[in-house]
Order: sequence, then structure tokens, then C-alpha cells
Amino acid sequence: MAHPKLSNEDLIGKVADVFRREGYEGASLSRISEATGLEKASLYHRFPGGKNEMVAAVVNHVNQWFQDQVFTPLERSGKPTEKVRFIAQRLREFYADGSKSCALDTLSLPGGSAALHEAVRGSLTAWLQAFTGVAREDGASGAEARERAEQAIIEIQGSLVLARVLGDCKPFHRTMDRLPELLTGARE
Amino acid sequence: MAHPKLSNEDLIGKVADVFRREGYEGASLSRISEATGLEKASLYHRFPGGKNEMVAAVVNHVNQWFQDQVFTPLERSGKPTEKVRFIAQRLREFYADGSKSCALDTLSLPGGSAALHEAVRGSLTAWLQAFTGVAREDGASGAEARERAEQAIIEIQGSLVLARVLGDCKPFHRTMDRLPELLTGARE
DNA sequence: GTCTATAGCTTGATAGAC
DNA sequence: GTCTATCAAGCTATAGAC
Repeated sequence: MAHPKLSNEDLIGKVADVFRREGYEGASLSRISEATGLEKASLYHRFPGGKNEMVAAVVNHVNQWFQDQVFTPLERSGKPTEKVRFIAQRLREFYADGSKSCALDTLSLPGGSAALHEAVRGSLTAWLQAFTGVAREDGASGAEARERAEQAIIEIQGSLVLARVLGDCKPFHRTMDRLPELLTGARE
Repeated sequence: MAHPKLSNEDLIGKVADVFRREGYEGASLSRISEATGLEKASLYHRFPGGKNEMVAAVVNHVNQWFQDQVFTPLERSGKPTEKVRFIAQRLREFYADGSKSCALDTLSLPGGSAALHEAVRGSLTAWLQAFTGVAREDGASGAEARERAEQAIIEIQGSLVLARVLGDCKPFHRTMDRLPELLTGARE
């Protein structure tokens, strides 16, 4: 065929890249069209609900990735510190060594529906919960575990902002290196 | 007069609020017009260069604020730890206790000119330099001081992202409380 | 399933009255 | 210095051919 169907997996990945990089308002259909190679009308065939449905699919896609690559591995049996080392590697991949922004950051800017912002908040809550879980497993009390989880995600988000502004990935790598001690003690 | 001139100080402050909150692409002239009470044509009278000149003025305005309220106080004589406690209070005001976003975050999204992104990078570099300076004054070596500065700004940026997503300012307040130990040792 | 063409609205920007 | 009125370009979204 001249225009073979683009697989759903490839499509949503490319759409997600645009929303992650540009945020909701910056992710215009023209840019999404350019990034995916599909014309706008074709995008509406795949996402009849338009931009709202696209960004919802992006959030679901990212949630699924975190479930499979981060949350589930953390719930498996094994030494907490080693599991955190493992998922730190997954996060390096997800953020392309710090060169890609976090959707929680870019999609939390004011643009988009209230449902979008609730979904984004839900994603962050799930992430906090997963990190709190592994900190508890390491022996931290409830409050201490929650604090470690918040601290770890704060440093991930902050280092990604620095990386974007400076065009320098070193702060992100340093944070990933420190992730095991951030979550599983050895901090104080 | 029916329409008295809005003072430059008031105007730029309101314009800055919009750009900080919405980012470059989200800060449409309609929203700026609504926030300032000036029609679009009046905005062009004040900023003949249009949106580009507006955002440049915002960056200058923020730079000036940081110079006066953060960098200069850090350069004055006094105990480093006490100076950091002082500027932490200024930062709480600037970020409205964590409820306002950082312009470095929102304005570093892809929208806007290359000059804008270079200016934003310059602002962050100046901030890093000021924080590195006070860490050195506290006795840290060059590399250690720079690391403390990066770490402090990472945690500020990260806690502001969490605050925006969750609508919860506690992580930001915790970071402000920890700022003295982050910059002036007592960390390890 | 993809495309071209188009509708209606919003955007950044300008002209000209007061 | 502010306003109303307007423009061309970009936006989201839809209709209909292949």
C-alpha cells in the first residue's frame, strides 16, 4: 500500500513524545501530524475525540509503561536496593539519559481539561505509592518511607528541569546514581 | 481619565504572572490582556516588539528580582547559614509558598525564540553561581560548592513541580526549611 | 485507513479614531 | 495611552473522495 496503517504502538509512542516535549498547548495537531507522518484527518480517525483523546491515550500509555517497567519490578521479591538500581536503569531509558522531559511536568501546565490534570495527579500519586512501598520494604517507617519517596521524585523532576534548561544531563545522572540511597536509606 | 496609564511596574508584574503560570505558548495575548486589563493594541504600545519583547521584559524583571532579593543579600557580609535562611524567606514569597511555578521551568518548554531560551539558561547560570558562592564562603571546596548549589536548585524546581501537580505546598516548604543545610553543609 | 479540502474560531499583529 | 476594528496565519475539527 502507499499508506500502510501505522501500528497503534508506534503511533501512540510518537504522539507521546510530542506531548511530553511540548506540553498540551504546544502540542499542536500540525506538530503531531509532522511527528507521526499522518495527516490531521487520519489522526481524528485514530482518536475520534481529538486532542483530548490523544493526550488521554498518552497518559494511559505512560502509566502502563511505569506499571510494567517500574512499579511491578519494585513489587517483586528481591533486595530493595538492587530493585531500585534496576528501575533507575529503566528511568534512564525513559528519560533518554535526561534529555527528555517528564510528562508530569509539561502536562501539568494550565492548558487542557480538568480531567487531564486529575489524571496527571493520579499518575504522580501512583508513582509516590510505589516508591513509598519499596522504602517501607527496606525498613523505613510509614512517614519516613513517604518522605523518601517524595524526596526521590522531587530530585528526579528537578534534575530533569535543570537538564532541559542547561542542556546538560549530568545532574540527572547524578540523581539516578543516588536513587538507591535516596529510597533505601543510607541517606542520613 | 477613563483609562489611566497602568504603571510599568504593575504591568510587568501582571504580565510576568501569566508567562510564569502558562509558559510561552500558553501565554496568549488574550490571557495577558485579561490579566492586565489592557487591550491587545495597548499591550503593543507598551511592548512594540510584541510577545517576544514581553517575555524578554519578564525575564529581565525576574532577573532583577533575584539580583536584589537573593544574589545581593548572599554577597553581603554575615554568616552564610543566616543569609541562606533569609533568602529562603524571599523565595517563599516569590513562589507564593509553592503555589506559583518557576519561570525557568515553564519558559524552558520548546515554544519561543532561541534568544529566550538562551536568556533562561543565563538566569539559571547566575542562580547557580550565587548559590555556589555562598557554599564556598561556608568552606566547601569548588566542586563540592557547585554540587550543593545544583542540588539545592534541583530540589527547589522538583518540589515546585510536585506542588503544581498535587496542589500541595508541603514539599516546597520542606525544601525551604532544608535550604540552609543543603547549601551550607551539615548534609553528610 | 489515509488523504485533500474546508469550516469556524483563535492567534499574533497592525491601522487609525479619540 | 487607550481603545475598536481588522488582517493573515494558525488552530481544532469535520466532510467526503479514494
